[in-house]
Order: sequence, then structure tokens, then C-alpha cells
Amino acid sequence: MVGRVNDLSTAEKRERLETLAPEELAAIEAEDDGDEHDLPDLPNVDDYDEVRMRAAPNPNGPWHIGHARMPAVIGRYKERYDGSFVVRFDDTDPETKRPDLEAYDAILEDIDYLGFEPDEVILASDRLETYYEHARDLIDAGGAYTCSCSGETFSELKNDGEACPHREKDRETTRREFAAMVDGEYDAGEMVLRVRTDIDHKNPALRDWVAFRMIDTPHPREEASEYRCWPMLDFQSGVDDHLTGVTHIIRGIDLQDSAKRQRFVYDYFDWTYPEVVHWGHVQVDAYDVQLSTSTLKEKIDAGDLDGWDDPRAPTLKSLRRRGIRGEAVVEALAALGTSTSNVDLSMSSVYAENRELVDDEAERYFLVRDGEMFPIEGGPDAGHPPIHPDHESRGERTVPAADGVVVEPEDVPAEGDRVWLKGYACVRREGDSLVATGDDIDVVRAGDVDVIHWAPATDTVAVRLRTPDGDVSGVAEPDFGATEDGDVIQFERIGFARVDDHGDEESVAYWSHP
RNA sequence: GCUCCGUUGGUGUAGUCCGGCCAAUCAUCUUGCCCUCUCACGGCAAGGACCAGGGUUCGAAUCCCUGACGGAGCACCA
Repeated sequence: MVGRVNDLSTAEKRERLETLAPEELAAIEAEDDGDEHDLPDLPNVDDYDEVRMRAAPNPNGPWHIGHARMPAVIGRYKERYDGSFVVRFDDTDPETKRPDLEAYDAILEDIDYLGFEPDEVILASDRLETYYEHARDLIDAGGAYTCSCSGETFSELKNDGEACPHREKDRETTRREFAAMVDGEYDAGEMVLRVRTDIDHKNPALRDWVAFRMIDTPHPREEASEYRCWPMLDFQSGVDDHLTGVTHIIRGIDLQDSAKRQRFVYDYFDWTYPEVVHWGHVQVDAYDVQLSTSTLKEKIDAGDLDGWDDPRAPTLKSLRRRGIRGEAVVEALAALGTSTSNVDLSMSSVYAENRELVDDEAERYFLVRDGEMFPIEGGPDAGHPPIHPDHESRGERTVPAADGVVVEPEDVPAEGDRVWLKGYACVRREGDSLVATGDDIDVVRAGDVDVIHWAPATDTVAVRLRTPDGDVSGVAEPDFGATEDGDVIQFERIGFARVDDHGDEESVAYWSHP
């Protein structure tokens, strides 16, 4: 009895259980849902009416896998706490981190692919007036001063814990000079607005940091192209977090000092700083290409990659085209947790998650790479392997064999050896032919004969399988031609793949994973 | 140089706050077996870790100290 139950597929077991004991099923599934104990609880959740988080991407290109960590994690927390999150594009550097106008939508698409919908989307470059207002308030509160020191000069003073002469100028002068900054009356480098923190704070990183600077290069967004006085991340982000009601900030360890810097501003305004979680950097194995948007952009421009969705690229667009569901990416990334140490994401865990999602649906087909042709002697005209081994009801395929077959070089039997052509019959190698032996399937069960996949010698579908390691050519059985673009299927003994396009010359499929 | 932070099997993670139930969890991974007309799915089993050394304690992965290793910041980048 137990053996019979074990023979059933998961889906079948579920169906049986549904008829036998619906309550039990509900209990089991509820348990499954509650099984997502990957992420630690957010701190002090009870202190807030609603948990509100934000993703603050710099729109400089489509996302790589590592970028997905933020939406994956805050999306999960949103679900857990019935909270919300805002996507805020921190596009306040028109020059060195110049925004890519196409990246805004590309990033929102990537978030959609992952299965999350932001509750709000805002652009920092729309909010300059807001930042200016707060800067003026900060000046009035004595919390900022304009400074015309060169970066080097100030740095030296700062490292010695010494104030620069501008620190003690009166507020009226600062007000006037800041107004001139906003009006664009200075060139880049001539004047900045500094936050007055603690000039001999033991951590040099926190001493009187820059809040606004002049940038001559116009912002690529037309709406923001007239501004020359731009806030630095720590000021802009700090003000926005408060104004948008963010209760929990999650960010990288590279911004460990940000909270400490921003607290000075918060103190001037008498605001309460949100909860902060810092996490380490993510690396992804299995890719030769570096995980960096700028590196990817260079590779694409140089023609080393076909585009952002090249299967060799570690981007979300690539994974998507390969038929990997956003949900699988989210699962794998959420499982990394939020520790402050750097972590490695292994693609095998993404693959494992995805396999679980697609295996039950994926139809099976044969693809033969670098096939060697053999005439068949004495067998039936066609083989009929099932469309899915766990679901007989889905029917079977028809793979013609009358005109001969092709098999992969590694599978070619030695002279006199037998091999079982899956869904067809047992054959023996006799010279350049494969001769049907009439053996029963028992020879396979006994372990005497290997089962291999195969394709007809004629009337096949030419396939280019695109993989992270490059393209592979082969021929697929005729029924493969009837699949739809976008279907995720399994090439038996090769791996899962997403049907990309059935062209006139050849069909293109993207390899997903084993 | 100054200032922060971290270190549990190949990978990730639980446990560390409030020492004993931890000869350390779960997943992935690898290997073997079973199932199977796929090297998929499923089942079973095995493998593999508390950075090091001191200290406190009846008892330490958990507390303290020292060291090693790793990471981050000290930008008119984000």
C-alpha cells in the first residue's frame, strides 16, 4: 500500500487526499505556507502601525540577480506584516552616476517579474524643491553651513578634527550663499552645504559631511534638467525616508555609516530614525561575468553579450527569458537571510526552486545534439513516449522511426551492444544499423540495457539551445514544433528549457537548468 | 592611520540576546540504494561545520579577553 502511494506523483496524491480528507489537506497546505521561516523578524515591528519599507535603486541599468534581493526581501516582509513599500529612484547624481532613462521602467519591470508591486513609485529628481526647503530649515536650526573649501583642504582639516573657517559663519550668510547655490550661481566644486555634526567625532566618516553640491551637467530627465544644486544621498535619502513614512530601512553594509550621519539631521528636525537592517554583499556563482551593471553594459556595447537578456548574462532579464520564474529567484534570495556578512548565492538553489515550480507542468521532448544517424531494422514505424511521465492522461508523442534515427554520440552503443530507445524499443548495434531485438522492457528493469533519448533522422525540428555556456545546436522530435513560444518544457536527459521562438529556419530555446 | 562590522559543513541558514533540551536545524549540494522506458520527479541512507587560543562556569556554538582572517566607511558616488 505504501509503495502504491509512493508511486503517485505529488499532484496525484494531492488529488486523492482532496477527495479523501479535505481538512487534512488544508492543514498540510497551511503548514507549507507557514514554512517560510527564512527571514528573521524585523526589529520592533509592534512599535509601528504599519511596516513600511523602501527600495531605493539607482537607475543606471536593468538589474542583475543581486539587485533582486531588495524587492525579494521587502516584498516578503510586506506579505508577512501586511505592510507596504515604496520604490524610490535615488537619481541625484546627473554626472558620475548618471541615470539611464530606460532604466526606470526596466527596473519596474524587473520588480514585476519578481512578483511584487510597489505601493508607490517616486523619483528623487522630482523632489528637489522639497530637499531645498529642508535644507533651509536645517540652516535656520543652525545645522548646516556653506563651505567653499576644496575637498582636499577640508579632508585634511577634518582628519585632524579641526573645523574649517566657514563653520562659524553666521546663518544669514549661509542662507544667502545656499540661495545662490540653488540659483546656480556657483560652478561645480565652488561651494557646498555641509551638515554641522561633530567635527572631532571619533569616527572621521561622520564629521561635517556634505549635504548639497553643485553639478554642471544637466540631469538627463528633462523635468530636472535645470537644477544645478543637488543633494547627496545621505541628505536626500534621510529626508525622504522620513517624509514617506518609512519605518524599516534595509540596506547594504556599505551604508553602515549612513544612519549615523543622518541621525544628526534627524536630531535637528526632532524626527525619529527608522529601524535599520544592514546586510552584506551578494555574489553569485556560476557566472564568469562580473556582477556589475557597468561591466555588463560594457560587455553588451562591445558585442560580447547579445543584450541584457543574453543567457550568459547574470541579469533578471536573462533568467526570465530562460524560463526561470521570479518566484524561484525570490525564494532563493530570501533564503539568504539578512546577515551582515557577505554571502554567495549558488544558482543551484535558484534552479532547485524553479524545478519544483515547473516540473509538473513541463512537457517532455527529445533533443539530440550532434546526432549520429542510424537506419532502423525490424522495428515499428514510430515510438510513443509519454508527454509527462507522471501524467498519462496528457497523452503521448509520436516520434517517427521508419526513416532511421539520430542519437547523441555519447549514447551510441558499441558493436553488438543493445540500447533502449525511449518510448520505442530495444535495438542492437549491428554495423551501421540499429536492429530491433524484440526484447521486453524487462531488460531495462533488469539493468542490462540503458535507456536513451533519440530523434527521427528526417522531419525533425532544428533547434538552437541557448545556454549560459554558449549556444548548442540539435534536432528535436517533430511534436516539439507544436509547443508555444514561452512554454517551459524538458528536453529529456538534457534539462529544462523555455521555448523562445519557432522560426522558419530553426527554433530557439533557452536552457533553464538541469 | 582612524572608525565600524562580521567569522556555524561546498553554499545558505537555525541556534548566540536570556550558557545546559546542540555529539548542532533545515534546504541545497555530493555519493550510494530504491522507484522509474530521463541523469527529471519521488523515497531511503550516507557525507560534511561551531575561525584559533586562553578565561569564567558543574557545564560554552552561546559570556569575557587576545589573536587570526574577512568585509565596510573615512568622496562635492549611490
